[in-house]
Amino acid sequence: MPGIVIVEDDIYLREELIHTLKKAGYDAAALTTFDRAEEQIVSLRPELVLLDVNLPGKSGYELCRRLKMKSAFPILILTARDTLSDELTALGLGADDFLTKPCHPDRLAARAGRLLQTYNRQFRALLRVGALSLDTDTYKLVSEDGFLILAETEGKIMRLLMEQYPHIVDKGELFAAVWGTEEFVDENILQVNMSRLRKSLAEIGLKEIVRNIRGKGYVLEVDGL
Amino acid sequence: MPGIVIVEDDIYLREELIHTLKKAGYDAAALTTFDRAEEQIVSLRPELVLLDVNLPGKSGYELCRRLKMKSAFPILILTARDTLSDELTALGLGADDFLTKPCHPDRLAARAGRLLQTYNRQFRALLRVGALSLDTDTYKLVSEDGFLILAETEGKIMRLLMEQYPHIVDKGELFAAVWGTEEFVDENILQVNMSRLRKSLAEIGLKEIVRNIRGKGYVLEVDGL
DNA sequence: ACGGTTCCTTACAAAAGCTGTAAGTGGTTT
DNA sequence: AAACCACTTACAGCTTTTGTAAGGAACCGT
Repeated sequence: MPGIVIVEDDIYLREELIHTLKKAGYDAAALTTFDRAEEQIVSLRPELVLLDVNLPGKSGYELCRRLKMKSAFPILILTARDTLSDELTALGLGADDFLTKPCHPDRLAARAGRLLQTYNRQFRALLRVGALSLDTDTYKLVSEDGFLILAETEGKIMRLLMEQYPHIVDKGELFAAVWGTEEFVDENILQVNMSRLRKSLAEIGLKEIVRNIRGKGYVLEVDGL
Repeated sequence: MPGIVIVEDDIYLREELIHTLKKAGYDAAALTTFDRAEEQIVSLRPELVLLDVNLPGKSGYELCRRLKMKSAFPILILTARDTLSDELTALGLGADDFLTKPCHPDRLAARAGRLLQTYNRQFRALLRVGALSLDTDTYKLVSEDGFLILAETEGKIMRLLMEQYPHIVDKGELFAAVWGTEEFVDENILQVNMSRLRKSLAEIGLKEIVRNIRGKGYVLEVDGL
């Protein structure tokens, strides 16, 4: 767990940011390559991402949007341009805060500290996909128009579906994650719980978001990608 | 439910803010007097508070701090002075964002929209006292070092204790809120559940935070005020 | 179109968790 | 010392959740 993950291409600024944050008592590390940045970041399971949007190659905005899609950790945007439109774009993409560089070390530490505090208090257990969020401790599922508390088995299934989104979840994976690593001889129990999950989801208007892939497994289908 | 509650003493700016926010599709209303502002705001149960820190009389910072103590709604600070120290003070007080006036209507609407979205998605059911937070849907209690999912009865009691903090909760109130408006003939059931709640709280290191007031009721005691 | 396979749904009973009752102990007040 | 109030533990009924069983529907190849 690296705590804060920094995504910044300027080597000098990168080191300066690490230094500032470590001095403030946080555990910070930076990405050194930017291909497959999304996968790198997600696999590090950070508590906060510090993202420079002016990366070489493709836009940092797109990366921000994609990260926010499936993850709950906060993102603090770094930008060189102090313009209104930039700020609006950043907030519109789901960024939690933004700073213009160069920035005062105290300011950076204060912003980072605030985001970390909020995250660690409430979002650690939160899994997000599009407009849905699932608390993996209580299995409380919140959508745009309502919420629902799932039973444990249904919750575990929903968790897998959201974690793997937008990929298909193999039936074997489901058996492994929900019932332990047993062989999945009894297909029925999975079907029964899928049925229950779908019925639960329908209660808050989420119809047809769990699709079966014949012979393979199940996928989550959310229109807002 | 007024949605956004505005706390601003300048009448013209106040009207302008209301107009801007209503135009952006939000339901906004402003306080007209500022004595007992804290009680006024809490009783309105807003989804967002827009707070000018340069109020007549006592400081808006203190009001912000007090509101954040017991409430979950987000606070957006308005300030005339665009200085670093002000910003740091605001964030240190638990404000969720801040703006310097005069501000661009689009910018205001964007910030307000972001805070409202977050709040409505996750914080609506959240009750906070000091370092504790309770999800009133799932009765998940989060403290600095751990969490706990309370059973329904224990959760209802905890909710009352947190809502009334730092005041004593009368035994009668507890009976009314937890078991309906019955007479509280059977003191024992309350004691049993208090005992259970205390045992649960001890699991995450929260010992001796529920104190009995002989003959009256119970109070929550959190050291961090 | 037919048969086999895969998936869906409903009903039922065992298991687990939650809740109130009962009863006994310990501490406080007068 | 007696009365009162608070705390704790054990137990049994109730509710919720879970897996089993079985019948029906949809899909796919021949």
